[in-house]
Amino acid sequence: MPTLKDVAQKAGVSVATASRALADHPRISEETKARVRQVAAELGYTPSAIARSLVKRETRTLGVVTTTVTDPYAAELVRAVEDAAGAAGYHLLLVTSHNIPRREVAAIRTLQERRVDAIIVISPRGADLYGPLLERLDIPLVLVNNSLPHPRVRSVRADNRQGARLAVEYLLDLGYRRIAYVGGPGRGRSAHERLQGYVEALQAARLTPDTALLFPGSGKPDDGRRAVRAMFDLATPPDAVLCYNDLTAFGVLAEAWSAGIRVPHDLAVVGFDNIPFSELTSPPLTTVTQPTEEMGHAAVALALRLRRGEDVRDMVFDCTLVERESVVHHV
Amino acid sequence: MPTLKDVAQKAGVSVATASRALADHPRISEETKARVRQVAAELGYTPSAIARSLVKRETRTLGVVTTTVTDPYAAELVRAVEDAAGAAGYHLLLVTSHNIPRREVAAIRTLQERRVDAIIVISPRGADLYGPLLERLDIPLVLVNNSLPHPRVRSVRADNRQGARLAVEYLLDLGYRRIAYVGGPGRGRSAHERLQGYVEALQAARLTPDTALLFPGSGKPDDGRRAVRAMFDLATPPDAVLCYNDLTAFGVLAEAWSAGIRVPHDLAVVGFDNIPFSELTSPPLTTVTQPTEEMGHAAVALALRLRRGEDVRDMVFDCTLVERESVVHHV
DNA sequence: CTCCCATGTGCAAACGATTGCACATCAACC
DNA sequence: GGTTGATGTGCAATCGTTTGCACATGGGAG
Repeated sequence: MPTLKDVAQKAGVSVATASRALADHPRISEETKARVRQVAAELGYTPSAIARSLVKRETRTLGVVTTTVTDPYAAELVRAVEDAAGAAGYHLLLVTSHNIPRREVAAIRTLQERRVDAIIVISPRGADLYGPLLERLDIPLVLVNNSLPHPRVRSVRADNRQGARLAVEYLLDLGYRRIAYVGGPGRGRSAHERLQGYVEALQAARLTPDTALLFPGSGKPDDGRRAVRAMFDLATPPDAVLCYNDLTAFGVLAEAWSAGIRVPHDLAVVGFDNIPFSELTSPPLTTVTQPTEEMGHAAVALALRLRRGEDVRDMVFDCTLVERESVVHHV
Repeated sequence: MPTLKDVAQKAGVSVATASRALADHPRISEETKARVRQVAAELGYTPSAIARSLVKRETRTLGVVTTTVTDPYAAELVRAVEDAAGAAGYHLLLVTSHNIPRREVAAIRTLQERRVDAIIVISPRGADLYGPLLERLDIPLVLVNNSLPHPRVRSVRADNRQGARLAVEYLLDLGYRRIAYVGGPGRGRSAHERLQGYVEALQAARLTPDTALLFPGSGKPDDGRRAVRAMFDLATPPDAVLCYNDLTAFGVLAEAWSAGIRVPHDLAVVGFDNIPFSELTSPPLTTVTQPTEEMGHAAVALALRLRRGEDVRDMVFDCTLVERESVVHHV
């Protein structure tokens, strides 16, 4: 593979000049620039980003650690991050943690070795293990959907509590009274907050949350399936259910379908995240939307600013509700 | 950030010795190793993968270019690739092309600059533009779902024709006779092959394909929606439809649901790819499965072997059919 | 005719590792 | 007592760039 040295030699200039010529340095004559470029093209010269990174002390790479790209919500965030990063001339080094805290920490360590310019962690699960890591971390870290008090760590998140409250208030407004909730992964911060929002909304309406209507989950479709079976074993089943996320809601929909439970007539279903498929279910899913696009962009912006040494603050985004047909509109 | 030099100094040895100590070189005494490791830990030393790459001339990084991680099929492949790469000690530099041939080529060029050890392109759309690129490419290239005759290029793909034939034969066996087809993106190789399989299967059954039952598409849900509307404007609508992919099938399902067309009673639907959601639709989708897991692993294996200079051959994987409830089983 | 400044170019030192080779030490052997 | 071999360590080159500084040239101003 030809190096800058080869180009310089063939063009009859020094490496320094060749380097500057290709970088369009103002102090290099146009003739020289043209000649160097010409030779570079002839030789099929491809500059080595590795060597450049070494001297410039920047890789123009963002490290992204995510649970798995197979999760549509995470995928959506990764896409938004990639977009914003690309627009700023950065590329992505992607590592997946499979939701294992230990691997999450290992991922950050690896990214640090690779000298990425900043690290973005999507839906961190192992944030409580970051302690020893942070002492020696001189790379800016941005957490999406979690936060951590540390000078070099910033976060971007959706207001989960507000989102859940929004959904429950909506159901209450429509006249639903027995509203169940299928929860998310215990460790996750978002699971906690959504549950909190659910409880708050009920209490605000002077209803006491019924623990029999709280179903455990981990954010997977099967949780929804199990919950439906359990619900309809109850003496008085719920008339509506809020799900930790859309995936869970899909499970609810699937199980309801095979059990002959009609949605929304027998059971109204509300999801969370508004992933692309939620408008394709039968019936289309009413769900809480997070502004993933903006969150991804914000994460990159924070990361880049942090790296430039600018002082930035955490960001919180509001959720909105998208009404579709898994809830009866008219009371 | 501390360098090896700092470690060496503090441990009272040369950089060379420090390097070897950390690499567990046999000719370094145990005491020295212990001391160096100790100092490295105290200093919070993190080796620079950049510097190492420069001298070792390998980055232990695989470049992956994909259309978008938002597409569940692509995501599944990326996951499989990440898995296999991780197991071999490699990381992923991910670039998305958004299905734009020009960006695909640009992506490869970037990855080349970054000196990744091999490049894997998932569902290439711009392979016909690779010509000038390949002349100067000294990085092994593996194409997933496409192929290209070139000494340094190998491919991994599913047998799309066989898959489509399988689906159509299945429907024919069950007694379906008017089988429609909603196509995929024109440029894509897989779209062509699946259509071919569809036609072949019909001809093998002595049926002449009816062009009125061929609907155009691009692999998106909306194509399915449009196709359903068009189908039921026909004098005699089809009794079954094979879709280019599951996404398209979801569109079919969604539109059928809102138009009051019952699946599978009024219309049997078969998808392609078996993405995770296809078992969650109402009814669950009968679809053709590609062995994405193995394909991803194979892609990495080929890439790594190619890089080692070994001689390897293209790989083709058979598709299988997974029967669910979007088709009536009994005749 | 100097002096100065603008304009181009080159030298050489980084950046942070790895590694071939040489060298020093010491015990064992003939 | 010299030779040999094993054992540990260091020197210095190398990977492929970028960039501060010095230097050469030439034209215009004083």
